[in-house]
Parts: sequence; structure tokens; C-alpha cells
Amino acid sequence: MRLAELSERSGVSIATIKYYLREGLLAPGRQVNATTAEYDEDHLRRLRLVRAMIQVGRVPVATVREVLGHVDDDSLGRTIRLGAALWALPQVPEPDTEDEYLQAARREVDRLLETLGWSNARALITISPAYRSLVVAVATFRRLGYDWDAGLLVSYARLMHQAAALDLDFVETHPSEAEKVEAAVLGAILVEPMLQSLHRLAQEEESARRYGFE
Amino acid sequence: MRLAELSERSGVSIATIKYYLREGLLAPGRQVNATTAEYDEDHLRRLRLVRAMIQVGRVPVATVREVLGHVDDDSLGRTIRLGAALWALPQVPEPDTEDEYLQAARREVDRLLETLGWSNARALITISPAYRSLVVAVATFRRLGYDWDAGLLVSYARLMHQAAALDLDFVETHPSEAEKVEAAVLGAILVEPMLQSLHRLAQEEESARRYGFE
DNA sequence: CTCCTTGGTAAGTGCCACTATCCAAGCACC
DNA sequence: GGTGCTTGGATAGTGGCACTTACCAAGGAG
Repeated sequence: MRLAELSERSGVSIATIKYYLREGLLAPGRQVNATTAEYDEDHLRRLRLVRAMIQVGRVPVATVREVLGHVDDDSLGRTIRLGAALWALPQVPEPDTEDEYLQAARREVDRLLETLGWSNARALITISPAYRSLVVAVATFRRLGYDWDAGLLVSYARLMHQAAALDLDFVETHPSEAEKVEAAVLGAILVEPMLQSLHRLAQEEESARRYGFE
Repeated sequence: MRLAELSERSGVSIATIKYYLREGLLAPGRQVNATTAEYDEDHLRRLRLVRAMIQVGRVPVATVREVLGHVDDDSLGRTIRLGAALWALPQVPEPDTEDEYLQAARREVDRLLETLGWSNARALITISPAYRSLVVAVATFRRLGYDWDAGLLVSYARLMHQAAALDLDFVETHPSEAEKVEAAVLGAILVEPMLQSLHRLAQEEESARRYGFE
């Protein structure tokens, strides 16, 4: 198919597709002649993935490029490849100042990992961006004066561990390795907004259940 | 305290605080004379909340203003007030086109709510932004050709319902109504990045556990 | 009295995801 | 074989947003 058809079938404007091509988010089509390039189903699929990441996942363009680079890198093992792809995803920005709250939060998270028995964590996870993000979130809570029970964090972690197990079970259902990695990235990118939506719906439901509409 | 101290204690630059004052995210200080205004602990607390929403929660400034308006609105009941605050929070943008995937996703989500017995949902939730976001996420998955079991969604929903119950238990521990609402907003704003971080950490852990570092 | 600081305002900056405009080279139809 | 529309490609511009800089008049301190 040509650019116009790719645009129509994906619902992405031609100008935007050109932009993605320029930014290296999409491989160039097979050049037929000086004024025609041919695109195929793979391009369409990749374009939809890019769109999903940018629109639903709110992933910056530069990050999408990085993530896709890892997804396409056949030389990596699965855990590393998945990790590489996930690590590239944006989360909370790096804190500018190193204060007491941050240090306390780090100790708290370390204790959490120990309690959970996430042993792989100690070696690998402590350099993961997700670890940093978690520390920042905990520190922010503390800074605002909230003082919850450490058990709450453990409970949340157990829940998310169950969710992660569901994710990976789903990933398992895909035969090829490339599809697995793509599914895993989507699991991070799309499942998260889904979980977030479900979380808020559940809050509304539970709030109405407990308090009615008083 | 004066602006300079407010800035120092919050870690937010004076220029930025002035910007927030202008944007109505922060109440003006008590004007002592033409060149001096006095701020108190409430200002500091509110400023930190604003910062948390913007930096950790990535909430746009205009939305923060809206959410705070609801938080401060004493005339509303709790569920409504919480709902109003949560509904103002940004999620996935409104889809531009109404296609078959979207309609199918809507039916699927409706079925999900029925299965879960979230009866309050049917009346209220279907107009909630979270409902829309969920529909968009499901539709996006389908559009990409992923075809999971409906039971997976139910499992995720049950997990998030448990998380929501934990949130509300935590909110319950706060005595005053104003604090409860603020805690609830934070529960949405800060717990979500925390859950997200935990989700990714859990994925890394579980992936390493299943596959090692092959 | 002089100089520094304060709060307030208006205009500017940097980033980012597009988007509008051009352009030369086909291709399609007469 | 001409003519006009379409195509892919490049460059520059746009709009939104979260700040930030520059400036101002009015205090207050020494």
C-alpha cells in the first residue's frame, strides 16, 4: 500500500506519518521509484503500536524510538530485552535534591523488597527506573506528612505482583519471541492505563458502596 | 513566613510560586503592606500538594486548579466530591473517531461491570472519564489484534478493587472531612504512580524468576 | 538617604508533537 | 505528448504548556 492508504487504514494523518518516518519510529517503505514507496501490513501494525504508545501510553517520541530499538534487538535475552524496553519507558522525573525524605524512602523500599522476597530485586531492581520512581513516590507521601503503615505498601506490592503474573501468562500465549516482547511492552504501556482506569472505577464503586451519595 | 521562606521550605522557586499564585493554584498570602505578604503552614502544605500533583502525577496546571476547586468545595457529599475531584484528573484523550472497535470495547466493559456486580457503575460510572479511558484502552488492544480472554480483565478489575479498598481504608484513618478528600485525591494521584512502579518491578522480578537472565 | 529586598506583572523561553508549505518527479487521462 | 493531480521528501512554522526573565514601584534596614 502507499502512504495515503497507510494513513487511511491507521487513522494517522499523512503529515504525522512522515514525521514518524523522519524520527525513525517507522521503517521507510520499499522504494518503488522516485515518487512511490510501498508499505505493508508490518508497517501498519508498527504504526498502530507507535500510536498506542504515544496516545494511550503518553510515551515521548524519543522514548518510543528507544523502546522499539530494544524490541527489535534480537541479540538480547528475554528478561534483559524486556527490562531494556521497560527501563526506557518514562516515569517520574529524577529528583533534583537528595534530602532526608528520599533517603528514608529508599530504606523503606529496600525493606519492602526484602519482606517480599524479591531477591532478584536486590541485584537488578535497585538500579531500575521503576525503583527510583517508587522511592520518589514514597518520599513525596512522607514529605506531605502522610504516615501510613508499611504493611500497606506490601499489600499493594502483592496485588501488583499478581497483576504481573497475569501479564506474563498472557505474554506466554504468544508463540514467537518477537511477539512476546511486543506483547510485553504493550503489557506495560497499555495494561497500565487500563489498571489505572479500573482503579478509579473501583474507587468510585467502593466509595458509593461505603458512603452512598451522601 | 514570606515568599522567600515559602520557596526555600518547599523547594519551589519564587518565580514558580508567583506563577502558581497567578494561576490560582495557591491562595494569596495575608497582605501585610504593599510589599509584604505573609504565608502560613497551610500555604506550604497546599504548595507541596500542587507540586506532587504536577510533578509526580503529571497533572496539567489547569486541571490542578479544577481538582482543588472540588477539594475545597464543602457543599458536596463525599462520594460526589471525590468523584468530582477524580473526574477532573486527566486520562486518555477522547477518541476522535467512533469505530467498531470502540463500540465492541464498550460492550465488553459493560459486560465486565455486570460480571463484577459493580451496580453503582451502571448509573454513574458509565459517564465517568475512567470508563471512557478503559474503553479506549480495550479498543486499542483489540485494534492491535490482541485477543485475550474476558476473564483476564475481570481478574485485573478484582485486583484493583482490592487496591481501592486499601485506599479507602487509608482515607478512613483521617479524622477531618477536608483531610479525607485531600487524602483521596492523593490516593489517586500518588498511589497510581506507586502502583505503576510496583507493577514494573513485579514484572521484572517475575520475569527473572520464570526465565532467569537467558 | 541609599541600597537591597519584596511582591506583582508582562513578556519571553524551551520543549515537543505535530502541521503547513514547497518542491521536483511520476502517472493517468485525454 | 501534454497537462494536471498525486506522491514522497525536506524545511520551517505552529500551538500549547510550564515555567523564567526582566522589570517595576514600594518598603525597610542601616
